[in-house]
Amino acid sequence: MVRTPILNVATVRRLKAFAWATDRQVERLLSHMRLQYVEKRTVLFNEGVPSDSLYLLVSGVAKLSLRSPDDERVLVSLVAPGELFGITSLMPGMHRAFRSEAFSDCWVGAVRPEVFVTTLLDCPFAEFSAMMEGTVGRWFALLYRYTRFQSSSLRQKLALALLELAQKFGARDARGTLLILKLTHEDLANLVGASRQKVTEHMKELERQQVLLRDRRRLIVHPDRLRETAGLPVEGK
Amino acid sequence: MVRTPILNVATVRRLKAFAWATDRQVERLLSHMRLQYVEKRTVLFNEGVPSDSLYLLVSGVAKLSLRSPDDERVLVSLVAPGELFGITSLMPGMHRAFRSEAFSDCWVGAVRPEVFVTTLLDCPFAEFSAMMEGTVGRWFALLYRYTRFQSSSLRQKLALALLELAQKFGARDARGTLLILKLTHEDLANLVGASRQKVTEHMKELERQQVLLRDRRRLIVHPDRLRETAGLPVEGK
DNA sequence: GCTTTTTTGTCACCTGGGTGACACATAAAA
DNA sequence: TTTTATGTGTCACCCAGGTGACAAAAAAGC
Repeated sequence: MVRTPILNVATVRRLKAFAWATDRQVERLLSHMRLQYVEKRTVLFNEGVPSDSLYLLVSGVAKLSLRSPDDERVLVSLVAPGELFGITSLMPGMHRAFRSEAFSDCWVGAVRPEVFVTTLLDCPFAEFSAMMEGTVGRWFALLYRYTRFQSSSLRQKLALALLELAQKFGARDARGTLLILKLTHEDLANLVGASRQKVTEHMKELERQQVLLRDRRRLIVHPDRLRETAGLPVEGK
Repeated sequence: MVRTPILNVATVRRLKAFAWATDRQVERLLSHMRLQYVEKRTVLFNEGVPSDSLYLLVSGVAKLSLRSPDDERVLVSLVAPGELFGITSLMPGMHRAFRSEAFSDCWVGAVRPEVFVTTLLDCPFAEFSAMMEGTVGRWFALLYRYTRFQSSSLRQKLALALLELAQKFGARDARGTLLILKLTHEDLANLVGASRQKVTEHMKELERQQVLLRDRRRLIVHPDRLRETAGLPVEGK
């Protein structure tokens, strides 16, 4: 039999959560929080699903993980009591980037992100989340790429890096997406953490496979094929 | 001779920056923005310095990089026109995590983060930044670890991961910092993206070097020595 | 144009870490 | 206690990617 923990202001203070908020705010927030018990190994949310709740870990340990191209689980992070997680819900229309599951038996509190923001900050949720997207969205994209890197071969890393570049610096072109910057193989090597020589080899190979082509010192890439070589799900039905 | 670009609402819209803000807000923000020309290879800010400005890249390409343990430069990301960067300034008392320098000749606009927040969101900066720290601070810590991973050996990655765990799950102990979770070598392997066997080998070696010790299935680590093996600057004068 | 510098392409060789296999230790279950 | 499952320690072997070296090709200067 599991004893339900008491979740009041004192508990929150002890957990060192919301340290910046006043007692009144915390109280209001708690009144909107659903406390739930999550048994070890239970999945709280999966990557890819819409993110509509924000969670506070009250006790136990939660984990965030990611499925790699070769179907292994990458452990991204372990969540400690007092931490907020499921933060993608603070950005508009965002889907979960990681799977979250209980690493040990846990108690978690869930709130709707709108309630969280309006209670603790008194500013409209829509504005706040647009702001988040415009500012920390880039960090998030980086984190996403780097977590993917973890379990990728050099070829896949290159594809991931080129995809990111295509999004940022790409211009539509008859032959694909033209990258409007002059990048040396050394730059790419620094970006993916590899040696210049191997990058040269793989770039040649990618050219051979028609994943990309070169016009002088400009690259023209084919995003779909890049997604494929990166081991990402290819968009388009 | 370089022509100074005109920075008005229309330009900002074309750059697709601050898409969520009203014209009035953008105008006010621009009136507080200092536009500056940054020549290729010039450093805008260095890692470790206090972060007191937020930047908008108006034209050119900027880069964010990091110095690795073995003194190489890891290219973390390239910044495209219209992007905000130097976002650590939105969190209280935070220092720059990356170095930023001009990848090509650039025009950048700088604002004080307080002005940015109060103009676009009308909520006190102190509250906003505390909120950021409490929510996306964890992403940032993750990004930091993963960028470090890029150029690290397995031993160093393990040390980095254990440091993070010590911060989150560590309890002061006579012999060091006790991690209050039961972690298998397999868990650690998933965390650093390595095979279980090699993790076992390196953990044994770290034990031999007195960087950590084990009591049953609990770990007791020595943070300073971990920092050292991770190739991080060791705190303390 | 010519010269110098920067990039690219391709070697041969070395090494860190992955893989599979199996014995041993420890913990959980019965 | 005995049994069963789950971790740990240690091999031998293989491979992706690092390193150094050098020639050919492009750019950049002049």
